[in-house]
Amino acid sequence: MEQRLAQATTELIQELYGQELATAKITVQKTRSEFKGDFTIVTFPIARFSKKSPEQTADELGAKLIERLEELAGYNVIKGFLNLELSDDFWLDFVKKEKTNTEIGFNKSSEVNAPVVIEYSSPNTNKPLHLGHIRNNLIGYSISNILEADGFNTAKVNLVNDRGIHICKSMLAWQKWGEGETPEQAGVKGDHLIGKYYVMFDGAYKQQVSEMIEQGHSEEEAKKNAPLLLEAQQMLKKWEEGDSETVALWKKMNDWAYKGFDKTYKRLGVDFDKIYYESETYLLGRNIVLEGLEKGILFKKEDGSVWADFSEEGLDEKLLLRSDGTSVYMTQDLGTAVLRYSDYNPHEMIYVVGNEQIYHFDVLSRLLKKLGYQWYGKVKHLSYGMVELPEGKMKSREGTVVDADDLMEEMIARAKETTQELGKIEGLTREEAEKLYHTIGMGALKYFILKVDPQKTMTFNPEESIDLNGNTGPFIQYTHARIKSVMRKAEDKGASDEFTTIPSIHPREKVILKRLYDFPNVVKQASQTYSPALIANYTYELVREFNQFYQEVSILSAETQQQAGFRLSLAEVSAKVIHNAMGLLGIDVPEQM
RNA sequence: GGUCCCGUAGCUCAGUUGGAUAGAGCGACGGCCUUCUAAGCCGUAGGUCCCAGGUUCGAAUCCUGGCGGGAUCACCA
Repeated sequence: MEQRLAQATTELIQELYGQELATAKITVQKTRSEFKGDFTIVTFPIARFSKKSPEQTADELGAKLIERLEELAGYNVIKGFLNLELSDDFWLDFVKKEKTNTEIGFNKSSEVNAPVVIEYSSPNTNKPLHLGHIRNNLIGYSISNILEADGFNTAKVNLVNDRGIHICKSMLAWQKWGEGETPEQAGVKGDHLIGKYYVMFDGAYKQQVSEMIEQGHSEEEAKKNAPLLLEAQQMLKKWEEGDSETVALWKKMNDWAYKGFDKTYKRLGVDFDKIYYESETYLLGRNIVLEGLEKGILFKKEDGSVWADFSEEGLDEKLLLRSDGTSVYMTQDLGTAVLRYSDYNPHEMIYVVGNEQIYHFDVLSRLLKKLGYQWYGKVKHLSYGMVELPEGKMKSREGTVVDADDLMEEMIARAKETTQELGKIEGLTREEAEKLYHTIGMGALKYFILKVDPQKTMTFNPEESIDLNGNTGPFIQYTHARIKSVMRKAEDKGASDEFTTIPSIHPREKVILKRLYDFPNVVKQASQTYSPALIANYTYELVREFNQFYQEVSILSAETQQQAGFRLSLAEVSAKVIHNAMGLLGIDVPEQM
């Protein structure tokens, strides 16, 4: 409709004033709620062409537009703002049409066939997932949904960081002090057990360092030459050489981690189409580097380390292979990128990775370019901000890291507590009740995180996140449940949702209609800006407006059957939009709560 | 120091390609359950949109310069 209005206005300007004005230049916006109307055309810029005052221009355009577009029922002008009112029939038709459309808001026609490959999660196998990973996973999963809803094909991929010095640290600590402990024995998830040994390594290493400093070594030297670190480095070398004992230990411990991760992912409700392992891609990266070295694109230093030189582009030199021949992060990311490109021939490759790695991805794309990969521009780093606590940053050293599993558990427990307090589990089986606690707890967590613009650093306040009132996931879920309840009651009463026409549309209804009408635009915009937050905030506005309507206007006891039918239909469409929108965020909405 | 990101109510956040009197939630205070679920609704209080210039009919939004906070520039990932 906005398009039609802009189009018609352009034509009118041409006819009335003989001026060519690009349709895109015309601003058609939603009319602010305090004024009468549905869409508003701002006529200040047009006044220059009409050589009349903005008010006069608006008047002229308004009069003509009404003649021309049958959807328009009236207009008013305030200052330079031309407020256009759509006919009630337009809105009634809209409801009739969307009532049967389960895919409301989703664009199924795809202009692009090549998939958008989206990487997220990217865990290290040396420790369990924490709050930062949760944000990452939720953003990645949601953006994949949103892109699908916008007509793209997507492939969700995970890149597991399953090799490297940090993994060796956990392995070494377990080998030294673990006494064969297994997750089963310890009664903890495998990823948590491994994390325990990683922390253990870190503690012992720090102690060695401080002892060495006491013995007169410099700090730098101590950090570099602490026996434990040297042992870990030795282990990495052995691993890269394929030493069978080291590899066996590595496999065993990584398996523990994977089993733990799977549980976490399942609970979080995220999944992947394909999982890449760095242990399987780093050699490819190394070969590419060696090839680049042969071609003279890269260079070797005296100590045998291999580098890329970006000094001409204003950046630094970047290490690609250590002097002992082992790979670094960039090496494996290079290999993974090349492999992934050949696997998918993608439209785009999106990496959901924290904003601390902006430089890394800048270098990765420059490196790809330097090495002759023409598709380097398809690599997109979708960087998101860190999650902080009210006290400040999470620090593993100080034990302030919020563990993903613990957090989910707490949220669900809180949902259970509140639900029971409010006595909302009447008529539910035990199983259904448990499912509901999960739905609400996870809804609260996911919404709390996704409503914030991904780009921004966010504060995670446990107190607030657990809140179930106000701008929260459970508030949205509650509204959905309310609508469903009304629909069930309607069915019991035998009330029909059929209608042909009604005398007039209530202002509270109009607000909702306009909001619902906007949903496809919001999905489109969320897709273009990779922002689940737009969907979250949109949904909140919708349910707030619905609750105002619900409070003020009776659906089932409407004055006439026609009116009841219309209101019921309006509620149904609202429920569908809430359902679909929350689905894009990976949040379930219950039938009852 | 270079590059990048951020700065809106006491706190957490919205604010479309520049548009009308800058909005929510939480917290505070006061109302509303014989009527579709009170996890709700209504009202009150709360603002130098970090500062200063500039562009424009019009700036929280764009430009320049400051100030404040963060990230990054590793033989860490």
